[in-house]
Amino acid sequence: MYSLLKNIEIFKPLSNEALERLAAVSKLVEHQKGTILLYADKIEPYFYILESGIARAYSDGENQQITFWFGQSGAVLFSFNSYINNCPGYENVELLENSRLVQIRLTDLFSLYSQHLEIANWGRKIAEQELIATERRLIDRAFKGAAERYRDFVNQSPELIKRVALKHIASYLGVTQVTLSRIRAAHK
Amino acid sequence: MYSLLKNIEIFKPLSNEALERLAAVSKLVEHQKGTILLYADKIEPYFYILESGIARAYSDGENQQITFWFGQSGAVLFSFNSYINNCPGYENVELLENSRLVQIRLTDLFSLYSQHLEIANWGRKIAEQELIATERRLIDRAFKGAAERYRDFVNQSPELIKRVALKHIASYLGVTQVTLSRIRAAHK
DNA sequence: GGCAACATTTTACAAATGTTAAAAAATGAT
DNA sequence: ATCATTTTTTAACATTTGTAAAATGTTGCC
Repeated sequence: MYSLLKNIEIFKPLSNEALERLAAVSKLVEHQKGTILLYADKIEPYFYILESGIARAYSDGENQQITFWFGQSGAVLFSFNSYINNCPGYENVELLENSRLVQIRLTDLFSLYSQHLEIANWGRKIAEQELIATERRLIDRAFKGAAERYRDFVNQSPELIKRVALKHIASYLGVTQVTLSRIRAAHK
Repeated sequence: MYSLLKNIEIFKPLSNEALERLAAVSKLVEHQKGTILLYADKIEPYFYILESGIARAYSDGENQQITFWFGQSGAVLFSFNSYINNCPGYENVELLENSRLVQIRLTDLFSLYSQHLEIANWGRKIAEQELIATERRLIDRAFKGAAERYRDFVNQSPELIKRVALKHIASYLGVTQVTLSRIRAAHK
């Protein structure tokens, strides 16, 4: 387990000692494409790091699903409300490809946070990086039109464009699939 | 200083000992309405907690300012990119009223993070709470129309509606001021 | 291959929001 | 109180995006 974690980007800042502590509570799991890994309205007990594969987080609306997050290899993957507030959340997480994930029980992770200074700061940085990425998206929505957001997405996530259904990308970008289709047609 | 911090919500989870460590590097400052407390494109060396007053964070666009955050008494206030990445950021923070703030030098705060387990976890929770609030807003943009977002804002932040210019609230809600005006007219 | 299921694009029309400009209202300074 | 400045509202029109439904394209399975 230790040698697996060592090769995942997010664990690289950690000392060997901290990494061993995390490895001791980590487990490698595999799931198939289509698996719902986390359910909205449930308190989810696990924290995951995506080792290979692609995932999306989405919420169910009245007559639509909104995808608001994609994760690729190296991404951390958890139910925000379970992790942060120990409450059921609003997001489902679905694997879009067969995936391998590092699984850590939240209670184990929290226990390490409360014992281990370096791991606590590592957890702080995880939240901070997610925060800055989310804020960035909120601001982009204000300053950029849908066409520019699409172009940015293509440039920044070329893998996702190839491997993820456009209907998911449309809602991620904050437009309907029809609008995304129009944007793509205009760009040919 | 210690006795001031004790009465601010965000410090309440902390032990007396941790609070003293923070108090030792905290300073109370006052600034007038209109002060730009943090500038985009500068690495800002301070972290603030708003003791009294109101602040907004905004970015400058081509022919508009977009407000994307409001803080009231008890809010933490820092330049995301300075705090998280030690880089210049994209947000200006302006005080909308005369305000009193607790000021902590980032280097002091980071030093405490790297020494003090409880404070490191306190800092983790600050980032996590900001994260969940930001994600919530992104999702609300997808599921709720502008009129509903306005109604929610009125309910959740009655103080801000009274004390903040509508042009700032309009961009916070993701609409133009004209649209906000129409929404308000329809609600009479 | 051919069918079924699902994804994407296209079309026509409707609704929401943006833009610009001007009028009205509110605010602040003297 | 009055004037200048700023904020908010209103109006007319343009644009963008959404909705619904049909057409086309793609994928996987028997």
